[in-house]
Amino acid sequence: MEGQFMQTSNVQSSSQSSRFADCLLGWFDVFGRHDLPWQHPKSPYSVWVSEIMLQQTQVQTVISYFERFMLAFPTVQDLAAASQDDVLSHWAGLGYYARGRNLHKAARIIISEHDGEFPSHFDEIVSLPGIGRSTAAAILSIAFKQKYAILDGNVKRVLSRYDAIDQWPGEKQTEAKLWHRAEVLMQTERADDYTQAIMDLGATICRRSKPLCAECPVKAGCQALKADKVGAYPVSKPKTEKPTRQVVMLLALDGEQIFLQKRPQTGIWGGLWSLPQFDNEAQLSAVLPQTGEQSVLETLPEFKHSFTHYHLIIQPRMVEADAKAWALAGQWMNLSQALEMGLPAPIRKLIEKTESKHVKNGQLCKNG
DNA sequence: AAGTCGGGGGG
DNA sequence: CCCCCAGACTT
Repeated sequence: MEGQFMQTSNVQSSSQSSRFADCLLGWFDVFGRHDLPWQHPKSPYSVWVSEIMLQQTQVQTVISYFERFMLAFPTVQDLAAASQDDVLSHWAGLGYYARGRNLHKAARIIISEHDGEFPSHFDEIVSLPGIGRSTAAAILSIAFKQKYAILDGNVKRVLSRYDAIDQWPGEKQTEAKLWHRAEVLMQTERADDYTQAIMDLGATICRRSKPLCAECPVKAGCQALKADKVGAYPVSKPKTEKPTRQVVMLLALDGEQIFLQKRPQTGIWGGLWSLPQFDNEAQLSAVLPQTGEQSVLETLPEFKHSFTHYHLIIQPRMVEADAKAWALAGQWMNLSQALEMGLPAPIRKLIEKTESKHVKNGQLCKNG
């Protein structure tokens, strides 16, 4: 009697699992894609070719390539007998041409080592060039109806949301967790339909953007939806921390004149006019006239400018200089003239600000 | 673990 | 512009 009302956690998780598969398959029968060209004869060969083409390439793009390819190479024998050039010409425009080369190579292996018959065991299939764990599982499930779980981009997204996995799928540990869940949830004898179904779900319902959660067959168990955080999954790749570099820049002023240097052609702001740049304060002092206190240094507030690949902290140093006794290579020019030179935006801003704050009637003053 | 292959689509 | 896509392979 008690058994009717109590379930062990094992039974419970197993029943959740089969519910996932059952809900998914029930939905697939009505709303899944059943008319794709590689679903006509689900032969190992046609499934293989389609799976390779579909690596990193969307269905809509693949369809026409697949049809032309199968007309040119209807069997694995035809593919093996063809030249690599002929095979690659049918791949032109699909990208990732190693896929085409590996497909051709594998066809010849199937002829020479498998009697021309597509192998039906995981180890044999996954050892063929161009076939990894997920693609081997797709072929085994769809073409041979064996219970092997796939883990492609669609499945990663579906499961990341379903379990609300708070780590980036690119991490090894996360991927292991996803593989485990992919296998546990695949509780069905309809291995071929399940594989197609979970990919269809990812492509049409559990899309990367604008997912249609209201129409999802497994929404009841979706942890991301329960927390109203579907958009937060899968967790996106951590942005690699950009390095930060510090430089000292020299604002040398003589009345209405400012000193600029042309930057090297390579590197940031290549070829633009800018302020003289130094790695640190010491290198700046080294080039300033040493004699006496005629050069007055003022430390202006530092600021940050970000590039795509690093942050640059700029520490401006202002100096009252004598253009006639100046040794650095570069050019003195009027402030108005300097602002016409196509300066880097942050440098232009700095100069404009300095001018308004520290230059009055052609005279340098410390506090504007 | 990170880089590479590659064209196309969408935000 | 960026990120992602029915990933696998090399370094």
